[in-house]
This record gives sequence, C-alpha cells and structure tokens, in this order.
Amino acid sequence: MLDIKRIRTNPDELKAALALRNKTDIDVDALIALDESRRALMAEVEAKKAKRNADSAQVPKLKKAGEDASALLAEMKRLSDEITALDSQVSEKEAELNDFLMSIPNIPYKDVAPGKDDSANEELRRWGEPRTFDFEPKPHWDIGTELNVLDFDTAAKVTGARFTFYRGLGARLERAVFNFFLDVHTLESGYTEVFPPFLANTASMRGTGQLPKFAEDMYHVEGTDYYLIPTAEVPVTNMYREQILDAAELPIKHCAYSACFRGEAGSAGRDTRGIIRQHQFNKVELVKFTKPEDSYAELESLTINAELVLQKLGLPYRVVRLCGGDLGFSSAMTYDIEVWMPSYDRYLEISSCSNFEDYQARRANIRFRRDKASKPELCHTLNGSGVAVGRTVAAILENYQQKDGSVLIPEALWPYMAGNKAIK
RNA sequence: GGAGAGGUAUCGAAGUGGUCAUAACGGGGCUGACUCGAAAUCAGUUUGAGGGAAACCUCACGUGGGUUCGAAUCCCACCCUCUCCGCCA
Repeated sequence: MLDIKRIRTNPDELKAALALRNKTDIDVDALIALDESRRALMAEVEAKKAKRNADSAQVPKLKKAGEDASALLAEMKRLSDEITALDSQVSEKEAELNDFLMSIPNIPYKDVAPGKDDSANEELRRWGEPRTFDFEPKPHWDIGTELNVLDFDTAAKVTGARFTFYRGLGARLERAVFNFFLDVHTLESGYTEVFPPFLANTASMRGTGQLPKFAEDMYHVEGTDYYLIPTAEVPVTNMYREQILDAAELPIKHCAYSACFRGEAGSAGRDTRGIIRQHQFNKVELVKFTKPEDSYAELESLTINAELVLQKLGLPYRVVRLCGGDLGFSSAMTYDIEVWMPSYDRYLEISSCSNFEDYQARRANIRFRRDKASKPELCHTLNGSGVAVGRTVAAILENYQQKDGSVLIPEALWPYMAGNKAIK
C-alpha cells in the first residue's frame, strides 16, 4: 500500500507510475477528492469529541458540588448522537479510501523501463551455454514418465489435474534439490533458515498483499481463518508484522523451504504438461528486511545468491529486468531469473527477485528504529525464489538427459543422492 | 475438545464507571550530577498512529460489537498465552 500523504503531495508521480504500468483504470483525482472529504469529516468529528471530553470532566465536578448536572447531560447526549453519526461516516470514508489504496500498485523504481508485456523485459546477463543435442531431446514429462520418477496419472486419480507423484529417485531428487538450496543459502550466503507454517491467517494474507485482490488464486480452509500459503514469503514476511525492529538487526535475511499452493485461476491451458505449473509445488524462498537506503544493493545480492545455486547445478540461465507492464502488483523492481528449458526452446522463469520498498511494510506495519531516540521508520522488504524446486527438477531432467534415456545427476547433488549419479 | 487463570508502554505490574493513560509502583534505556574513570547513589527523561500552518486536538488498555452523557472497568462474541484434563504424530 502506498502512503496517502505521498499521493496527496505528488499526484503526478503516481499518474506517471500508473502510465508506466499501463494501468489506465485508476482515477487518481477521485482518490484525492475522497481523501479530502475524509479529512474534513475527521476535523468536524474530532472537534465535537474534544467538546464532549471537556464536558465530561465537568460532570463529576458538578456532582461533587451538589449541583444539578441534568442540563449538561442532555447536551452531552445530543452531542454523542452527532458523534456516533459522524463517526460512522468517517469509518465509511476510511474503508473506502483504504480499499482504493489497496487497489493501487506500487510505484516502479526509476530503472524500470516502459513496456507492455514480457517481450519488453530487458535482458541483463546470461550464464552458461544452452546445450546442443546430437539426438532429439525429450520434454521432462516424457523423461519422467519413462524413468518412472514422475507419475501424473496416479496423482490425477488421487487428487486431480496439476498434481504429481514423484517416485523413487525422482522423489529423492526433489528432496535433494531443496536441501542443497538451503545448504548453499545458509552456509555460503548467510541466510538464517526458518521452517514456517504452510497455512496463514487473513491478517497475514493482507499483510503481504495476497488479499484482498488475489483471493481466487488461493486455497481457503473451510470453516477456518486459514489459507494455504502460495509462497513462504507470506509466513516469513509476516513474522515481523506489527513489530519495530532494532536497526542493528538489519538486514534480516531468511531462507525458507515450503510447499506452495496456488489455485492458478486464469492459467487454464497454459503449461499443462509436466511439472511447470502445479497447484502444489516446492520452493525455497529468500526474504530480506532492510533499511531503505540499502534495499537496492540488497536486491542485487539477493539475485546473485539465487543465481549461485543454478551455477552450481550447471544450468544455463539469464537474468531480465521486468518492464513496467510485466511488473508484479506490489513490486517496485523485479529481476526474473530464467533457466534454459530445452522442451520450451527458450528460457523459463525459475525465480523472481523483487524489492517492494516500503509497500509491503506499510501494509504489514514492519518498522525499525535507527536508535533509541529516533522515530520508527518503515523497513524495506525484498524476496526472491532461491529457487523454484519443481522447475529445477524439470530443468535437470531436460538439460542432463542422455541419448539412452537416462539422466545424469549434477555433481553438486551427489552428496544428497545416496550414491546415485544418474537416474536410469 | 473440556475446566481454570490471564492479555494494560521496552519488561514486570497497579488500576474494577468520571478525580488513573504517558498510564501509579518497580526494572530497563537515555541525559545530567558526584567520580581520575567505573560501580553505587541522586535528579530529570523515555508509547504509537492520525488530523492541523500552528497553538493544539483526536484515537489506541488482545480484537470486534453492545450498554452509558461518559467504559481499561459492566454485557456479548471471537483470538491468543499459561496450567490441568482428554485426544494425538
């Protein structure tokens, strides 16, 4: 959520930001008018409350002096009725303003280029050479099925479409990948591991911005206040909700494994084969809480930390900066890391690293204090996949496939594979 | 799931319709005095959000409702913590 004061002082900044994002359906002037009428109402009701408080202090004095307070009480009754009516108008306006603010995306950082969609994203760097095959490479769903490590049919029977059973060394490979990721991030990059709950309540979902806008993408547990998390970002970011952190603790760097659950409303027909787009998938997430002045340097290092695991696995990738039109709702700037996927014959998103600046922190009320005498300030929050586990397994199956149908295990994963250096 | 106790600032905690919300009392932090310095001692100071050009005003006692001229205090619902019981990996 953006700061209404920032919008009030500089509406043109927001208008330019919305234009950069190709958002044309938001009436900034209407928002400012709404804010003005809210403040006028507040001034009115607060003056009446001040009068009531002053009168209220008189009541015990009159009673003590043995005087008749009934005229004053009648006046206060009238005043209180007015206050009740005005108060409900104020809360209506506030709710309206809040809903409006919640519907406004973050203001992109200065480096974000204009552009309609992902075709305008700017490629920043590439790592590794896409492999050339001296045979016809297979897509991972065929490799996985033939090696009996991915089983889509059984999952369809047991649960439904877009779920998968991993079997045997496939299951071990999935487990090896996220253990390897967590080891690299904790031991080499200095992240503190957390293992979060996979369900989170409404307040947390609002804190990180899944609610109210994206309710249809999430699984809600009937009869409870709980949602299945769509990413570990939700529980990990909300760890510090409603807290004032000490500047000396910053930056806080967490990595977390979790299963992720997404309804994927609106994605019917896309990536239907294989394990690219599932209702349940595994991911290791990187989350940072920083001081405002450090957040862009921390975004660079977070992205490099995510890239490191792909380098160690020998998977070719590229890094792109999302353009205004492709940028996520809460993000001020995002780098996507895309892994080479032979069956797609292109790079495919495997990580998304974003700086939310204070947008999430304002919603979730995550603050810090520079020193004991200073006022609390909002933190900047960042997160990125470090990286998506299922897509990594798919990329390994495809990039490491052999002519005989087997798949070699990248050397970095050998210690996690119980002596197996290939899946045959 | 059942029974009981509890939720007030940075921590402990008092307050049970108006004179008790910056909020008693105690601890911690900060500033100063004393000291060569430190400890001890003494004095002062120390919540957050919102509105306003400012003076200043409003709001917040787990959350949301209700009663009342007025609620931390009375009533209702819910959430969380602790203890005991039940159940369970």
